[in-house]
Amino acid sequence: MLAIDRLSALAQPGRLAVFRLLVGAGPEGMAAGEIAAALGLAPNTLSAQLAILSQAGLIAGTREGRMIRYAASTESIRDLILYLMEDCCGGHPEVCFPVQQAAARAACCAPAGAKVRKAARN
Amino acid sequence: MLAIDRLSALAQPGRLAVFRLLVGAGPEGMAAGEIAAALGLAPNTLSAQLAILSQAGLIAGTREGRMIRYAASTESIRDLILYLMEDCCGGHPEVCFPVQQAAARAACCAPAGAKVRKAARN
DNA sequence: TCCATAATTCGACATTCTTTGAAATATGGA
DNA sequence: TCCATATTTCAAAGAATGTCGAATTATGGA
Repeated sequence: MLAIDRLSALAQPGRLAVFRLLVGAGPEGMAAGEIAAALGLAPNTLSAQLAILSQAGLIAGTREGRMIRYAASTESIRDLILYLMEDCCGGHPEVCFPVQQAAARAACCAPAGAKVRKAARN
Repeated sequence: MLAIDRLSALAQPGRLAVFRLLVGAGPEGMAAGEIAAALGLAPNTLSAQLAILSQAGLIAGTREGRMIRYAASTESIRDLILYLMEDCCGGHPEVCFPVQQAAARAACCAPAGAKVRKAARN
């Protein structure tokens, strides 16, 4: 099951750290070596974890010269969140309402470059 | 880490099924025996899984006579979703926007009994 | 008190996961 | 071609996880 694969891929400290690092790195992503250096992981250990995250669809890697650059898939995490909300929490306003508010907050929906000037009309 | 505990608690088919069943059962929850019967699990196997879900704070059990009734914690799943959105996806509108929309949809925020007549003002 | 029901705890076993060292593959440059 | 860099693959060891039978605790009723 896809949800199980994604949940278990994230349910490990090292992989969760990798994923969060990549989300923070944005669409450009990071090379495997950079990730390893940033998190203090052995290259082969990291490689195994990158493979698991990739297979779960949470990240994707593309070769660039002699390095492979990995980037987080925003679609996959969005789908996972939607799964948790719809399939697991359908019909429970006390779950959805705070989530909706958080999603609407600037902290979440207005990245550094975005225009937040007037409470973002669109 | 709490997020890791919750993710790994849900990252197992049996436990995910238990959790979804309990979410569907609502605040009244279900007795351990009912859950075992509904999912076809051995009572001792289920007990181990209930313990893991409980320790992660995803469910809570209260004794009623000779049975123990378990109910899902809507707060815990809400917090997990918020964690995935804020800590993992901060500043990515393409993640938050669809989530916000889903949260706003009646399918999610208007349970059977709720009044959906006029787009629920409060 | 004695028994039946509901659920948990314990111990063992098989399976899966994680990490690590060593070797292999892929790429770019001299 | 030869070498250095970047990353992966392989095989093995150790840790963690999931399941099952048997025994145990807790509760209510005869």
